Amino acid sequence: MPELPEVEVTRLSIADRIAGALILEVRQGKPLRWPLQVEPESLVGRRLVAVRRRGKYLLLEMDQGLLLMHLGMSGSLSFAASASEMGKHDHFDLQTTQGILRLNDPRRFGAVVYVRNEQDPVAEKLLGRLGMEPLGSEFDPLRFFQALRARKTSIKQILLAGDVVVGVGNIYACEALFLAGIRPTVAASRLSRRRTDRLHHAICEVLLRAVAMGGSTLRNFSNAQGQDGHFQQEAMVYGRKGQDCKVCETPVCAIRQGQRSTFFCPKCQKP
DNA sequence: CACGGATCCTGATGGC
DNA sequence: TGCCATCAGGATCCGT
Repeated sequence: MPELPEVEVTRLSIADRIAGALILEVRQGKPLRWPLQVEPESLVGRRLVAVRRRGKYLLLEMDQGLLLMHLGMSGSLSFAASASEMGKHDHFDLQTTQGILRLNDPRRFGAVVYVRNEQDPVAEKLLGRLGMEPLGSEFDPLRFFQALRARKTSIKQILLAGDVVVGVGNIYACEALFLAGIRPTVAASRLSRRRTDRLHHAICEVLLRAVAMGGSTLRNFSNAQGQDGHFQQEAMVYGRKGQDCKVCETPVCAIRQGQRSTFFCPKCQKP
């Protein structure tokens, strides 16, 4: 469920309760994608300070050290009712003075990793190759154009790779390319400055709008308060194979790129 | 070194 | 109802 907007919505929904919470106990379920890198008990007694976001990672700042959390494909974070048992797909619990912060992740592609700081080699390995923050000031049209100019892979796969710009997953890549009128299969290096400008704008637009709408609901994304997002109803092409394009009424096409589904309108999106 | 493909894991869905 | 194949919002690793 989580692309940048869902992660950001999650961050916003836990930020208040995180601040100042004292860790009382740490419980783990089944193994996640990467090991925690520290004995869970050693986190007891630390205080959570704030939660930031880098790409699709949440960075839980403690008075000492940092927890990097990733929601993978199916993860969600929420505050659980006190004294509630861990369920089948609950794999990480942080019991605090402000409640139980709980990671639920059926597919277990997510992770919780402890690092001392962002210069820690493990943090460097996970965060070091990440590209520009699409909602940050470093993501400007010229740098975007220059980064794409060097890449011969299809623009859709470049967006997903996250080393040029982070946070754009499969849904928003499809949607942004639709808004920009760009065929997902076009080689990134072949896009004109004018077209990369349009794409830059589309990415900002689609991500900001999704955050404002509370994220996507594909199966059922909900934030830590249990409120659903509504973006999915707004999708122009994602998940709409064979249905009429909302702009020109041409049937939406679906193809595979790098084992991921890509949806596009063959008329609105030019090669 | 840039790319495509396989891979991790579980659940939902659709065809027969 | 069961069984099987396919698909799912991510990202790394490995071989070419």
